[in-house]
Amino acid sequence: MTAPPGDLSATFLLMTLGKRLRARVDEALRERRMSLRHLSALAHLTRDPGVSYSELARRAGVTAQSMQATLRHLEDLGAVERLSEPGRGRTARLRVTAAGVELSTWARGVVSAVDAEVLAQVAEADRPVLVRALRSVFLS
Amino acid sequence: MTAPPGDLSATFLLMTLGKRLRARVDEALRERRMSLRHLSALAHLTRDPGVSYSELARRAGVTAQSMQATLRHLEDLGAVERLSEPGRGRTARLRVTAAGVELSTWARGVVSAVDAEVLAQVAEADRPVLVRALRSVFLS
DNA sequence: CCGCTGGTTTCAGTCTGGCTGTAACTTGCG
DNA sequence: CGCAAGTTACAGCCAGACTGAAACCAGCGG
Repeated sequence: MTAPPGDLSATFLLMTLGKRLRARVDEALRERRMSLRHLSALAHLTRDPGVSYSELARRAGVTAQSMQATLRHLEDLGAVERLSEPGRGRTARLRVTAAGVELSTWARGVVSAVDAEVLAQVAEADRPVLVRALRSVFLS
Repeated sequence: MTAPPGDLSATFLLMTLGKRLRARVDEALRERRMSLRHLSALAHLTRDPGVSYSELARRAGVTAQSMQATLRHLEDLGAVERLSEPGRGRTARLRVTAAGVELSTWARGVVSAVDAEVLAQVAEADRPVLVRALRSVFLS
């Protein structure tokens, strides 16, 4: 899991840490049959309900076909429901159910737990600047 | 490509930035028909030559079978060569060729370029603490 | 009203990168 | 000498993305 050290540049660290954390969170989420992209879709959908497959896909940066698969799974879990009839050309109106918000808060709890472990590794004083630095890279 | 903001926790940022950077670097590496795992294997192999498939796989955190695939590709590229005869039970001794070190330095240049872009986004004073913080999370 | 163009959902197939399972072989040790 | 552990090798599988194509809806110009 480690890698080709020597330098330990910021980019290298970000890539490997990203992968590692992703694996950790995905592993934990599997307990309730979901994954990071499910959490992502769920979060987008709670922040503004009624949005369509394609729109959701655009925001997540995947194709509508891929998003359809994850949403189908979320429907199977009973986490989201469609307010409009299914059908080929008709744009779908989606909403998260009560079970969906429960699942979502649980999943965010999982991420928070991992986040606590992560932050525990960095010096108290460094934490705010770490988050600030990451955030400024994120928005670009 | 963005995601389910609101909080913007460190873990969330690390996961999405990791994915984003990984995509960026992989995209650039594709120009010379390689990828991050090729770079990783190449780097491990340059730091101590003569190591075997399985050992390389262990260090990279993948199975020997997966490592075999990436090494086959590196052989096709002429970046690594095997000093021992191929064959079922005989442990392989691998080495990086001259073309391999050239490819490796080029690839590290690609990563450095991305790294420069990343660091450009964070305030001068924050850079050392960012790297230090990431490093301490990495080693755990 | 007609037709057309753009957007959307859906189905199907494909590709990639990892995995497991199994086989063949070597090596070292009791 | 035989056997267990380690290694390479081959095959098949699976998840998660993708492209391609089909069916359909909505709105607009003529």
